Amino acid sequence: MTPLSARALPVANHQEPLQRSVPRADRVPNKKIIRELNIKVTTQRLMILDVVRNGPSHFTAQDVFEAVAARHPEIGFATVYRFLRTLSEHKYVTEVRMGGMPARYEWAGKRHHDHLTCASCSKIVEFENTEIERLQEKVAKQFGFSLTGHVLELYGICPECRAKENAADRR
Amino acid sequence: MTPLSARALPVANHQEPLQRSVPRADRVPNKKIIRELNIKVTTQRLMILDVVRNGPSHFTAQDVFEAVAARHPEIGFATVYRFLRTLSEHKYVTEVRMGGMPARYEWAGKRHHDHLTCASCSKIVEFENTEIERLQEKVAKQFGFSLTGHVLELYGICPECRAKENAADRR
DNA sequence: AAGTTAATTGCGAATGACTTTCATTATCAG
DNA sequence: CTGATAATGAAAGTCATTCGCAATTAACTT
Repeated sequence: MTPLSARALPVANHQEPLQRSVPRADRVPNKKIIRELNIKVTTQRLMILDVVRNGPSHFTAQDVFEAVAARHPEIGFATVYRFLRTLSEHKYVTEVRMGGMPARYEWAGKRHHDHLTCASCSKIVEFENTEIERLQEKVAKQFGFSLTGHVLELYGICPECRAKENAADRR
Repeated sequence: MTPLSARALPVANHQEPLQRSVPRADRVPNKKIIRELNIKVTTQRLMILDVVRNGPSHFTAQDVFEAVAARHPEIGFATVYRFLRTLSEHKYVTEVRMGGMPARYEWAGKRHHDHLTCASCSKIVEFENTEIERLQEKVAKQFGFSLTGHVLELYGICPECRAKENAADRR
């Protein structure tokens, strides 16, 4: 269906540009990252990490499995899920689940951001709004909570889809 | 595990009180609501709707199933899921899915709000912040999207759990 | 009130996304 | 290099939710 819409990810460029000046984290070799987790460096982990870091963002476990399987057909689902979970637990990747759909992940070596998703074509736009972040902290504090995280996903219809809908209606 | 923490739902009472002055929608008989959906009024739908409207908020399909089954043991899961989906599609209930956990629903006859969840004990606090809502609209507009919905879930540690943690650490 | 019929139900099987189990294999500390 | 131990892959297991379908029932129609 949705052909990994994340591939053509529009770059958020308003308000507070998401320009990332070659995050240093992306210089660190895969091997080192795995070692830091105090787990064994295996071929499959290296391959998975390569896909995770250098492939398209907002990928599913299935995406990773397929990408790795292309070069290393013996890979198993379990291995992908297990390692993604480890990476997620250690904040190397961010896991986002919405609707009943499979979880999507993204390498966390990038600046924090939230998502604006087109409900029609599933295109994802990343954005950051420090004002919203600030207000979230404020709300948590009001209730005596210490904020540990949040999920903010906006849904809407992108300009392109709106245009298409209008065209269809006119017909 | 989490014993339906939603039952003892703390009432949001800061900033913009969530006081709901007997929403008129809650006067409407179940039968009428079902009729408005242009579907048949069946015993099971009436019972489900009763639980949904008068039971605790933030319930799961399982919760509804059990509540209905207590008086009407022949009820089937499919019936509950089917009707909850219908209600959700028609905005009578709001469906929230997070983590890998079962979906939670709530009667939408109340004022819009978001959630602040304790990552430790799963307690849920409802809050509303019009400033955040306004900023969301602004972000969508920036990217040319027309906003149709959003999910904002804050996670943190509630005062009680923080106290417990501190006590445990000191031990 | 009885008949008609299309919507609805409940059951069990099916699905889909993970997760677990476990026998086999590979890593790496010494 | 080698053994102790962690990691892998294949398959079976979970779990929430959905589907298929025969039996039932609500809501006309007469």
